[in-house]
Formats: sequence, structure tokens, C-alpha cells
Amino acid sequence: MYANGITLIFESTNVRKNMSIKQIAKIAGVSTATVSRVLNGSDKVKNETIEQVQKVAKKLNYQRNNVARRMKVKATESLIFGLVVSDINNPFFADIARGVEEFAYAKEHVIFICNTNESTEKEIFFLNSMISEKVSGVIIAPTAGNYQLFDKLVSDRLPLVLIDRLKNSFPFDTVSINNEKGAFLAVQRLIQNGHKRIGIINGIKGLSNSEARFRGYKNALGEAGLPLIKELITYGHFREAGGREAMKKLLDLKKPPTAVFSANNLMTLGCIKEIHEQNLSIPDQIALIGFDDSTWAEALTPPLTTVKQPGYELGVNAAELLYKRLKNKDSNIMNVVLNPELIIRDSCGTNRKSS
Amino acid sequence: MYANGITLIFESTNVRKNMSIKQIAKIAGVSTATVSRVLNGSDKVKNETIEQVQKVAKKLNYQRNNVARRMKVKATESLIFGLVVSDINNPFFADIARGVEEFAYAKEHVIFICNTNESTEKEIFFLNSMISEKVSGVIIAPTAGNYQLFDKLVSDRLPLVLIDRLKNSFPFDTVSINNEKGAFLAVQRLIQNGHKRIGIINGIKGLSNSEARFRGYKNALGEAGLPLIKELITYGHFREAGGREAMKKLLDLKKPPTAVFSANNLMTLGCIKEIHEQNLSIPDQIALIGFDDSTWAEALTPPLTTVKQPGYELGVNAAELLYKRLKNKDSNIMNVVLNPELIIRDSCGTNRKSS
DNA sequence: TTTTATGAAGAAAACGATTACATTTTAAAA
DNA sequence: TTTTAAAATGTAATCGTTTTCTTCATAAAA
Repeated sequence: MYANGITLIFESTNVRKNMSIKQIAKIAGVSTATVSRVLNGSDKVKNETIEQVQKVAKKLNYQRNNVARRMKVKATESLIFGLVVSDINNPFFADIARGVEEFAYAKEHVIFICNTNESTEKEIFFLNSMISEKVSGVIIAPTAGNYQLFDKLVSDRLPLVLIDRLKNSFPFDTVSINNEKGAFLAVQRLIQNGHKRIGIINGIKGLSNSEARFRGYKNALGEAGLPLIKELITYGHFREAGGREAMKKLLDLKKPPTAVFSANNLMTLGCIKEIHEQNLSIPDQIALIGFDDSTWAEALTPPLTTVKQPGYELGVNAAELLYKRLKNKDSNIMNVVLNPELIIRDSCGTNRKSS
Repeated sequence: MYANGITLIFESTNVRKNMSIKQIAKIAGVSTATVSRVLNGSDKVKNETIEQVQKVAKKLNYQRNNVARRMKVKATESLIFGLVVSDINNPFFADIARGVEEFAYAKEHVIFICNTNESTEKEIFFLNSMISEKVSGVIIAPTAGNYQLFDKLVSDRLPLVLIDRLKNSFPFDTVSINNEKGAFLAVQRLIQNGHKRIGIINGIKGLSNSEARFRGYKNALGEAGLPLIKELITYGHFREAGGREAMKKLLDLKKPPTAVFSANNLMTLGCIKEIHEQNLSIPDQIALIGFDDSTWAEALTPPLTTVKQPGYELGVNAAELLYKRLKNKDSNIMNVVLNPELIIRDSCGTNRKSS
């Protein structure tokens, strides 16, 4: 009797091992089909039965096995979104993740986050894993290149939303920032503040966002009749160390720029460290505007002028787009473009009123 | 004929819909059991057969359906880790996530990241989802309280590794930082630099890390024979706004502190902004040491002295612990404690040599 | 009262893998 | 050559749901 008692307690709590719709059916005296109907709120079950089943389920602390569920249900109803970002340490992507998650949570979806660190190899592994896990769809900031993979994804009909970085030739929904405009605004501001030799530290060649930011830089110079000077165009691969190196290269020039536009927050940090190392003052000796606002931008001395990207909103929008796509497979492809905002602080020079 | 052609193309590319072990078996002229054996590299299959099956699998671009696999396989072999963090926007947790992911990737595991934003409600939802998805185990930085839930997890035998925040009464593996020591070092340093009125901005009451940091603060004061002054003890809930408010409260005191120890990076940022707002100079008018090093700490003026937590290592260790636990269910509980490091920069005063 | 909808519930077939057990083939030993 | 062991493969049950048919019961219509 004592032993029995113990066994009972053990079994009843060990939810992870057993506990299926079958147990509930047996105890409630109905079929598994009915239990399933009750639990999924489908029609045509007598109120009395509903109550009875729910009571048993609650008492047994039943929890649906989603793995089994996904075997039957269409992938579009798996209640899982995948999110593939390229650098989770970048606050911009952390914001995006928060946005996606917020939306997903509201819809009782769960998300799979993977971080490629710009590695195409990882990207392939993660996407394959997601397919293999039958996620409903994926939101992804793709690495550079990798076009065969995306070809395959198209033919596999995996619902996909591209974020931040676009791949024009593919029929995917997208949410991106108007990078060209953001860069334009930044460089235009530097020009307004009297700068004529303006350097750029760009991200990764071949990524749409880098290219758009470069166009914005070029256009702003062009509009002001300033020449595009080759030695002032550098790349920092979206990494802090890269930004620092690029800044060093620019400062080491015979005729260094008087202002620099840095194409993301990590590189900007590298810039600042190099500038401090060389004991130069911002903005007098070197003016600076960075892409991506960050919580710390305001705390710097001087506070950093930045192009603020709405990361959180981007995430929410992407999740919403994916959600809609799943509801309606054949609706038109949507390309959402969000506007960046120039947050003017002190790092770009003194002419703050003229805007 | 034309129509047939189109249909064929459509079907053959739609990998997402069909493509099972059965197709391979049929084409290769073997049973599904044999295919499974080949694909899982189990013994006792003729070389010839292996080659044949592999060839077919490759040609069909077969990809295992992990959902089906998880129905049969023990949860401990599901190749999925769950990771629940409390604030993905905090670089500390982003570092942890990177660490976990790196380890998991090396083992061909995939991770589910969820972000509770300190919400216990979300924590419950996410953990239930993970159980429902049959993850192998979960690495979690728990929110405050929520003890019933963890009771349930223990009896459900969900392999769990607690990180950053401990719950002493539960038999879980843990990886944490020696928070007490970190805080002690920071406050000790402030004392060495001549400070006698030292404020603390602590995190969330009831979390083990906050409490340990408080103990460190208290002990450092005690060791130096300094009194614990109630009005200098504030809380900022680990958020930037909270930190700023707390700092304001401290500065508004009749007799404000000459130095402040802030218990995480976001709150420190809030502090700095408030200090700037009030046009006070660091460290002369108010000295500051923050918990958590960040990439931007060095770029501030003056550079910020911080207690550096090895977030990445913490993540790697947690993943490794979980991995080992799955291999050996009954091995002894492990409690890994990592050491923080005081990174001395300029924000804590001038007495830099005496360490 | 009989017929006919319609509402409730059950039986059983999937979903796609893994695996215990059974069977066949092959090689070694007698 | 027969016996025996081991290797290779196949058969079929199983994991826990969902869902399509059926079937049964009840109420409305004839």
C-alpha cells in the first residue's frame, strides 16, 4: 500500500514521460477524437462533454505534445517562426528579435532564433534545421551571397521574410530600412556643417544595405558638387575591429577627412576608440556620424549623432508579414520600407540650427 | 503532355511537402528500416547497400524530418536546447546566447531562444512551449519568484541549467558569476580611492545576483569600517530608466554620495545620462563603477571602470553542462562559478596605482 | 408514427521516422 | 556437406496527435 502510494505520486507528476490525449480519453470515458475536438475548441461537442474533458485535462495537468501535433498539421500551422540574424550582439538585431518575439508571443507562437555571425555555412545549417523542424516560416537577415540556397528555398516554398538585407531577384516579402536615405541625411548634414572631405566606413560588400548606404553617401556628395574620392572609401565589415582599422587608415592619409560617416554602430565604436587613441577631438578635428542609434550614443562625449533605425518596428512588421503570408499564400509580395531618422547630437559639428 | 510536364516540375521541386524515407526505400529497393540505419550510421549494413542508399538520398536531396524523429527518440536526443534569457537587449545576455549557440552548433544542436523581459507570465509560456516541443533541456536565467513552476519542472524531470540567477533550493546545475566578489572588488576600489559615501544602485530584489552584489557592497564597506547607510541603497530594476531614476534620487539627497556602484550595464547608462544632465563631472564630483563591461564602456569620457562578466564563457559552460547532464542523468549536480574581473579605467577616481 | 436532417461521438487511418523482433543470407566451423 | 553463428535486411509496432469517415442518437418535419 505504501509502495503503491509512492508509485502513484511519482507517475502522476512525471508529466514529461507520458500523459497523452489517450489517458484523458480513458478517464473521461470518451474517444481521443472527442478529446482532441474539445482541446482545439472545434464545434459539435456537447457542453456537458466539453466540461468533463476539460476538467480531466486540467486535473492531469495535460499539456499538448506539439511534436505529435506537427506531424498531422500543415507546416503553416506549426506555431513556430524561425528568426535568423547575422549578429545577435548587435543591438539592432536584438531590437529586431524583441519585435519579432513580441508579435509572435501575442499570437502564441514561439520563435527559434539563430545567429549566423555572417557565416554562410551556419546559415545553411540553420535553415535546413528549420525546414527539418517544420517551422511555419522564417524571418532572415541573409549573409552575403548564398544564392543557390535561396533558390532552393523558393522551390521548397518555405515562407520567408527578408529583413535588413534584400535579395532583389527573389520573390520574398521584405522589411527593410531606407538605407540610402539614412546615409544621405547623415552625409548631407556633414556637408551642411561645412565639411568637404568626408570619409565613409562601409559594411560588407555585396550586401544590399551596405550598397544602399554607399549610394546615399555618393548622392549627398554629388548633390553638393563634391567629388567622390577613392581613398576616403573604406570597409569595416560591420565589426568594431574593422571600423577601428578603417578609421586608422583614414586618419593616416596624407590628407585625412575632416568628417566620417560610419555605416553601423559597432564600427562607429571602433572609430571612436581610434580617435581617442590618437587624442583627436570630436567634432573639431574629426566629425562623426554613425548609422544605428544605440542607448550609449547619447552618453558619449560629445553625444553621437546617428541615423536611427527602427529595429523593434522592423521586427514587428516582419513577423506580421510572415503571419499574413501564412494566412494567404498567394497574396501579393509586400516590400515594407521603414524610414530612418537622423538624431542630431554634437559629434557632427556645430551648425545645429540650420536643419 | 504540356500540363503533365508542368505538374511534374512542380511536384519534384516541392521538397517541403513530401520526400520521406519511404521514397528512398522504394527507389533504392530496400526497406525503410535499412534506410534509417544507413542514414543514422548504425552498424550492420553492407557497404554496397550504404552506398546505394546514400546515393539515392543525395539525389533526392533528402532531409530528415526531425519532427517525426522526435516522436520516437528520447527527448534527451532531440538535438534542441532551449535558452530563456530575461533581456536579449542586454549585451550580457547576447554574449551568453552566442556562447550557448557556439557550443550547440558544434554538437549539431539547434537552439530555441526566448526572451522573458522579466515577465513571469512569459517565462511560464515559454517553458511550457519548450516542454511541448520536447527540447532536450533548457538553460534559463529565471525571473524572480515563480517557485511553483520550478517545482513542477523538477518533478517533470526537465533537464535544466540555471544561469546568472540561482534558486538555491532546487537541484539544478548552475553557472553563475561570483557576483559578491565582483561587487566587493568594485566597492573596495572606490574606498581605496578615498570614497566614504558610496551609493549602490541594485537590480531586482529577490534575484540571487542582486542579493550577492549587495553582499559584496556591504562586505567591502564593513571591511573598511564604513557604515551601511540606508538612503544610499537604491534599486533600478536592471533597466536604464530605473538606473537613471535611482541616480537622480541619490544626487538629490541632502548629502549625496561621492561614488556610486551600479549593478548592471543598462542602469549604469542611465546613471551616466543623469550625471551629464546635471553637468557633474566624473569622477571628480561623482565617481562611478558599473557591473558588466560593454564594448562602449571604453569609449566613454572618461572611460568607465567596470566589473567584467565572462558572458560568452558562461554560455559555453552552461551548454556544456546541459550536454553532460543529458549524457548522464544521474551524475552529481554541478555548480560552476566564474570569476568577474575589475577593469579599471578612469571613472572611479585617480588612485590607479595602488592596486 | 415514420422519415429525415442534424448534432455528437467513435473507429481508424494517417503523419514519418525508429527499433524490437523475425527472417533470410552468408560465412565459418564441424 | 551439414550445422551453426553472425551479418544483413525486412516486418510491423509505435510515438501522440488530427481528421475523415462512419455510426448512433436526437429532434424536427412529414
